[in-house]
Amino acid sequence: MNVELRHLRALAAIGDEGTISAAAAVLRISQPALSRTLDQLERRIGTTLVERTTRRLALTDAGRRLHERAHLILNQVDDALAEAAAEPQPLHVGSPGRLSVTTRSACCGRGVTGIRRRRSGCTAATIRRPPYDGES
Amino acid sequence: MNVELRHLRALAAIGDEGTISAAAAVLRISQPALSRTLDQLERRIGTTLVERTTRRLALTDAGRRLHERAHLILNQVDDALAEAAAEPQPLHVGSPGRLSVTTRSACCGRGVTGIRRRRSGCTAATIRRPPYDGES
DNA sequence: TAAAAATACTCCATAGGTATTTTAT
DNA sequence: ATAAAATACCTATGGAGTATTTTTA
Repeated sequence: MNVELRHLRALAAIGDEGTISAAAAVLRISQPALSRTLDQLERRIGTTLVERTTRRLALTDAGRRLHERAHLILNQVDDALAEAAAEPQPLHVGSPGRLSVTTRSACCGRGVTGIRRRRSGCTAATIRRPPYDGES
Repeated sequence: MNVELRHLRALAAIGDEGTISAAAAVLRISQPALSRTLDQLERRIGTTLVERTTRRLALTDAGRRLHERAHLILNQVDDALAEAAAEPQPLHVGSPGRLSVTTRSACCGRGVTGIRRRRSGCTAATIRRPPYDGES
């Protein structure tokens, strides 16, 4: 089966939060759901990413590597979507060639430039479309 | 809802192939399925990515931007997964500090620059199971 | 016209939920 | 004893399919 951003978001949150339960809360899904998503990911790539006993949880080497990469990727997805969502016809005010920065784009307040980390803001690629109604 | 790699894979393939039908074939899903995935993506980020009439299909500006980014991201996902899956304890042969390069990383040989056509390469992060026979 | 996209359904795989049990501190 | 992960089971969303209908070069 396929790895999805869902899986990367899971690992990112787990690595950040230190427990599956906490990560689940951040992701706003249940603990069992996240637990399953994690070992789905491990199953799919064929590697243990998280060494866990009920009391202690630690990323393996592979887990640490992927955790870091996952963050990078999720941020890039956020950026890419934000950039794509930036005003369709930019009007080209200001110096041409300069990426006319949109007021703000998509989630998390900040624009597209600031890529730095922030704890438990939106966990990347969450993109709430603005008003944009019609659609269940 | 959330954007997933599924959506990026869709846009990547469509941009590559030039028609939804062809892209669907590459992704081994039906044309309607891909058509839906595309406008799901557009709906979710709130931007038109592909200008389409039944006879001509062209990426919009936003579409072109995202298409390029999508390829980058998909390749990175492939790399990340490959790296994670690489032998757990790398033994550190060779110069330390050097990112022990895995045999090769993912698909498509060339980088992201060439957006031009290449029929049916692997469309990144697709992880096709090898033998791959029975299936309509 | 014909080739491609869009609709209209139907279905089932699976992501996610709740309840409970197991396990290490 | 208790907090956290795992397991079991269930539900429903939505991803994907087939069939059909637009649409435009």
